[in-house]
Amino acid sequence: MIDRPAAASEPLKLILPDGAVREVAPGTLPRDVVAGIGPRLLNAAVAVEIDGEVQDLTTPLRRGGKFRVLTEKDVKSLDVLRHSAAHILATAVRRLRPDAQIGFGPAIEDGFYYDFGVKEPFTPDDLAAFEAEMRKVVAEKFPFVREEVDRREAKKRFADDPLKLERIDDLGADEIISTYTDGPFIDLCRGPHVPDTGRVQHFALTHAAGAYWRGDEKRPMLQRIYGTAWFTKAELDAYRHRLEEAKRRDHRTLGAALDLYSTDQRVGPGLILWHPKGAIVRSQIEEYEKDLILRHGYELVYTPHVVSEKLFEISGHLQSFKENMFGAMEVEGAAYRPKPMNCPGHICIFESRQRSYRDLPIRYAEFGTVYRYERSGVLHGMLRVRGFTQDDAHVFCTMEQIDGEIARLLDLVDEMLKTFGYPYTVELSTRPEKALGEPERWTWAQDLLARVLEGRGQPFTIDEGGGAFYGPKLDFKLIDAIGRKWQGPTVQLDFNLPERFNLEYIGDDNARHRPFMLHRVLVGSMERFVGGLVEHYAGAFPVWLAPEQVRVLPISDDVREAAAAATERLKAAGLRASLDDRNETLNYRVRDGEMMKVPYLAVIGKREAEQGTVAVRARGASGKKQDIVPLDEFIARVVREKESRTL
RNA sequence: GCUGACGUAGCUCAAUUGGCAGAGCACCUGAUUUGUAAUCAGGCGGUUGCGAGUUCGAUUCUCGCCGUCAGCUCCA
Repeated sequence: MIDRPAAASEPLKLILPDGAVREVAPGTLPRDVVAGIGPRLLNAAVAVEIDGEVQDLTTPLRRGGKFRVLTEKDVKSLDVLRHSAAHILATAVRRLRPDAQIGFGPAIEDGFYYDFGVKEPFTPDDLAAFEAEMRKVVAEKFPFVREEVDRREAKKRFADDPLKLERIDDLGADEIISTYTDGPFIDLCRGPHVPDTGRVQHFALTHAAGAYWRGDEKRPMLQRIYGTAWFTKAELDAYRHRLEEAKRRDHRTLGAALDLYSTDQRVGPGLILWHPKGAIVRSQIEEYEKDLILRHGYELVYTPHVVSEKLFEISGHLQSFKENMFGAMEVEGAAYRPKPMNCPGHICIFESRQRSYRDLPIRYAEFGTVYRYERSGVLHGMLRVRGFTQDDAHVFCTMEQIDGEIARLLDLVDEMLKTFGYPYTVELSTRPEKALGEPERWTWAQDLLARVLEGRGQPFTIDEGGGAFYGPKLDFKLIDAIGRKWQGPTVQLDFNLPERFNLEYIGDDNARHRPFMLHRVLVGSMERFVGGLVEHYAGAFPVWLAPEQVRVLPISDDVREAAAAATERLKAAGLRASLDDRNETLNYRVRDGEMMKVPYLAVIGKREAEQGTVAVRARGASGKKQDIVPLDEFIARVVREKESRTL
């Protein structure tokens, strides 16, 4: 919402970044202000910012405040550029397909899209044609012209665009309705835009896909065209390079190449087969985590995979999670289901005897395999599957213990994420619209979480309304080696399940009290986490996780025995070592070892066999001089690296 | 689930307008005994995802199903 000026005659105060103040009449164009600062700045300007709000150079100034000129160097300018690129796309599509209905066309991360209502979906040829037409629109340098209109006029202008008419009806009475025109194309749009279409030079259309109108699957499906746009060719090239890098790291490709895991049509979609090498990675993580959580005061439990449906009636899953659950199977007249979550089982263990305040906090942990029905279209490699193992834990505690438990968790998470080399950010998700429990309790819990975070100097952002219906939560977002964000650990406060199960403990006052419950996962799903790790490390696991840590390569048959003995020595030291004595050249076997991303290749020739040494080639050390070291020393070095979990 | 694209040897990909299904790598055998990213030769390998249909003839065209991919919606 844009403030309308209270009194049109009062001058507006613009405070420039250097502290200088300019007074201008309301209605002055930012372009003129920028020109007044410097003509070269006007050339470089993309838009301006007033008190953090971006507007274009040709929108009359309505208010004063901190005034800043956005150039191509500002991150915020990219959104403006991409939004304009979306309009240019629509301009091109409308020229070639006048009957295409126009939907929304916003800027998104790395690019933009525009939704069109068309009878026939677009083909790759269409995209090429649209992109060529866009280049013409750019060459024509149409200015983006903003107009503010009243509702009647807006409806008149978009009389033939039902999607836009619907949007106009949704606009509040006090909202300004504006249109933007570039050459032949007019769009209902809030802006801002770059000055003219000629500013959008470096772009590409990437792909098309169906998208429901307004994200609602009950409404018609539109055709969405995605594109990317940048201010310089170098940035566009860098973006393409990033895509290639992501492709190179794809966990599905690497998983097959490194023989880690697979799926099989006969097993079913979204169900993972862990091969021996993948199982090593997974079990290393599990063993590490087991030690970690035992040190942090957890106790391990196991609960069944298939349980009576009645349990999920009590927990409420059958009511609120049913569409994500596998169907029931009948056993002796009773219905059973694969568990979609581990919490009800852990609660049953808590309830198995009467609990005293002296027992609390109780922390139950399980690597619990759960099954959830996911719609076929959402399945994705290891990252979105139908069966997965959570490193799940539930903490039962008193109200007074919560902040201590949260602090303990933050330590745990920090230690774990450092081990894997992930930087992370923290997000606090608050009360959603439909939530259980009194609002005061939510506020209390949210404040508590915020206080603990602040007390530790941990920066966090707030996701308003992003909490689960049963309680607020903390989400940790991992940042991987190429800057992408992944869902990491989560901690959720639960006001609901203790009520539903009527959980109690006896307090020091000899009265019954309801415990609080925390749900938390660290890696979340082993499947997703390992898939993510593969991409993070590009398949090159650190020694402690590597399925094969050392591969011994005898140069020729006469040192085969020495190499075999060295391999045994490595194994005896607890290392995962293998001997590659295949009848192939050394070059061939070195290449194979590199491609399998083995951390160390230990080459043994005549000299090494005689001296009891190995020629060590560290992964990726192509062209570098090899270290000739005594076998004992090499073993000690790799063991040290393994035990310290060096990255 | 919805929209679109795709599905050929273990993997990556070929196969004029419908006309005998092919290559590289991997695997096996032999030769070679190798000093840091592919030694040479030979061989094995296929109901072209599955099932119908059109046709003298289908990897190719049509329909259905299954799976994968890009998104939408949803999510660990």
